[in-house]
Amino acid sequence: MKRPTIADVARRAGVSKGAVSYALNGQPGVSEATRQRILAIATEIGFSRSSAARALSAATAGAVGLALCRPARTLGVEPFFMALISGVEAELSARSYALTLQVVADPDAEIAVYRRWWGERRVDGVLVCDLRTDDRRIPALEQLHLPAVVIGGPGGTGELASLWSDDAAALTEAVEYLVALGHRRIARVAGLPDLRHTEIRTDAFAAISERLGLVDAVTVWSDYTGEEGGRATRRLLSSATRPTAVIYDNDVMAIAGLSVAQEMGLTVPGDLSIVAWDDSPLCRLVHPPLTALGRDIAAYGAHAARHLLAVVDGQVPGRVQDETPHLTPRGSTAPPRSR
Amino acid sequence: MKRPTIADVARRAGVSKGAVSYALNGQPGVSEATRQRILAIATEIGFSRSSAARALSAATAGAVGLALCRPARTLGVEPFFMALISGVEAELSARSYALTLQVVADPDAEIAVYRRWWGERRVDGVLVCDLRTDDRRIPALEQLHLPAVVIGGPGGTGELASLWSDDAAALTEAVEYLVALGHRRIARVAGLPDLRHTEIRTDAFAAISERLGLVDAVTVWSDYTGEEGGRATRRLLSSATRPTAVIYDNDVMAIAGLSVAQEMGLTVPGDLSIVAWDDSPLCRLVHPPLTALGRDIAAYGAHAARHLLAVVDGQVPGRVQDETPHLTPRGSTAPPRSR
DNA sequence: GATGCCAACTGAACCGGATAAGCTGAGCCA
DNA sequence: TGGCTCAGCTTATCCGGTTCAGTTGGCATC
Repeated sequence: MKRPTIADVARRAGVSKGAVSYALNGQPGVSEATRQRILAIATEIGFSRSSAARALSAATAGAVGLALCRPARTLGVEPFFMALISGVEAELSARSYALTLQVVADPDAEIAVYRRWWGERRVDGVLVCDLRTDDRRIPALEQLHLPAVVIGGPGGTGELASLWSDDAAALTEAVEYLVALGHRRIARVAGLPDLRHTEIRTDAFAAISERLGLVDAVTVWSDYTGEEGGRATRRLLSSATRPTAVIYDNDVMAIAGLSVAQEMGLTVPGDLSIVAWDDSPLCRLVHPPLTALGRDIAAYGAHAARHLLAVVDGQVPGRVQDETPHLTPRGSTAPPRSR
Repeated sequence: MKRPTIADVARRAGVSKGAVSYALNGQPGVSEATRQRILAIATEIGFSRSSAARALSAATAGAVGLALCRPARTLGVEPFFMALISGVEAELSARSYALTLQVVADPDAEIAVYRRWWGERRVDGVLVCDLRTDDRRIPALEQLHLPAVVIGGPGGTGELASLWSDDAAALTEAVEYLVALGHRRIARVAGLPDLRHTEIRTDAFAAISERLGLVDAVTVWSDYTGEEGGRATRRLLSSATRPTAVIYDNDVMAIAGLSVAQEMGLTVPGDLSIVAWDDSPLCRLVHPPLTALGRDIAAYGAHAARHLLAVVDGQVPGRVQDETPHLTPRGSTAPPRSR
């Protein structure tokens, strides 16, 4: 079961290896008739170019890397990453790039992976998720000169190319919507505090609360897990100044929050309105379906992949803005019941 | 920013490329003192071997492939794949293998991907998910002689190595548990009917129902999405012989079913008991938390990866059985309320 | 009919490792 | 002292592509 090489194609076609290479790459140097003949033979004997040999001489790996750094228990549950990956994938496979995935324990391990990937020439570039405040990965990547696109920001991405969405605007929209419904006591259950986008949302929440004079606006910290989200909700709903609306930083915590509210005998949206971040099918799964701040995550991933391939091609890196998440009102939000 | 090659290490160490190669690979041919010196220099200048060059001469890619073939809308939501991937990943990275991922539209596209991967020598082997009845991928893989481990079965895996779990036993356990609680009218909301494990569960459900004389046992078909799962539940609960317990083929459909039941004014578990397949954090997110048939999916993935690497190493492929899913009773199951 | 030119190809070097085969000098023994 | 062995290295070749510098032949041009 010997896999055919370019030499086999050349022999069958009665030409040199070089000619076959030109034909396959659409380069000038062979006549159209010869090109067609070579392509036909290549197809016939089931030839594909060895990615290794190609990588070796063309100095390109034909792959991009994605390292996921979240504790395994949150990784699985959130639909976010799977959606992102399928978007990235769609764009990459259309351009015949492979996606190399690695799950890492912490940012240092992630940096080590980048260093190894780059040293091994295993990837042509990487996508960086979960931007943190003062992210050690940024200077490390800059130092390596490894082409990269940071998914996150704005801010904190150094000289690297990045793709960001305006979470601040989205959060502001959600708060304004709740206030328009009549809510004054709005709480927020935030994700991991050292993530950059958590910080951005926190700042935006503080700003809009102050602007609208929401004195009871409060942010509590969580970690994206349903468990912690539920706990945070229980704490909020037990306080003296119980909020009438809660905004959650992801869908999983929002669903956990919904359960806790129902368990405590509160009706949603009568006693409590809920807004989830990261609209996903999960939000439509529960009853009432959750009002959510969402966007097309697969498209976001595809956009990031496209941007990365441009950077890999040596184009000027830039900070590109993606679609701003928008609010989809569903059954979990309503005017607060007057008490 | 030239990345160092083996020649750079050789020059610095004052030896030949060959000596460096022997030293790096732990092969005899250099003295221990020289080996240490070479390794120190390699570390110092941040050298790692080009995976491409290695692949080219060693005829090994150092990567395994995983093609995911599910409509994008179900892929993202189920925690199953993310958990599987992180398990696979953990095992692979411990052995310095990379994971190459591709999302495909249908089995034929998947076969094409396998063919390309193998032709390009991009992977040393593949993991095959979602085994179907009369799966076209099996003969295709056999014909390619591409090392593979099928995650699924038993049965229908041809001569390929496989890893399976005893879903029939697990389903039987769940039904027996419900019957022990006093249920007689048990329904099942199944996943995609052409998946092999759906078939296995359906057969097992029919067998145990007959053995226990459950005349109203019924299976309805769905597609793993919350939407369809909800629809199926609505249909079941509206029928004249309304079931008192429903077993769902995945967690997402079970959660959707729970919402539908609550929306229809039924209490869970009072009026309806619910059992989910694929225990995941989602099951503990909702209220009441769902009784579930689960197993350690990450461990399953790790096991599959280990098995695949053995196959890649030329060991005799085999059919290996993984842990049988076990029932974790939670709040969603109880004796049926007598009516 | 010599000249030039260009399209269409060939041959060989090269990418960065792995590895088989060859070489060298030290140590040992008769 | 010559011959043998063997550890410890070097040298050369190979893997399968890409690419650059030639080479060839056909045709237009003067």
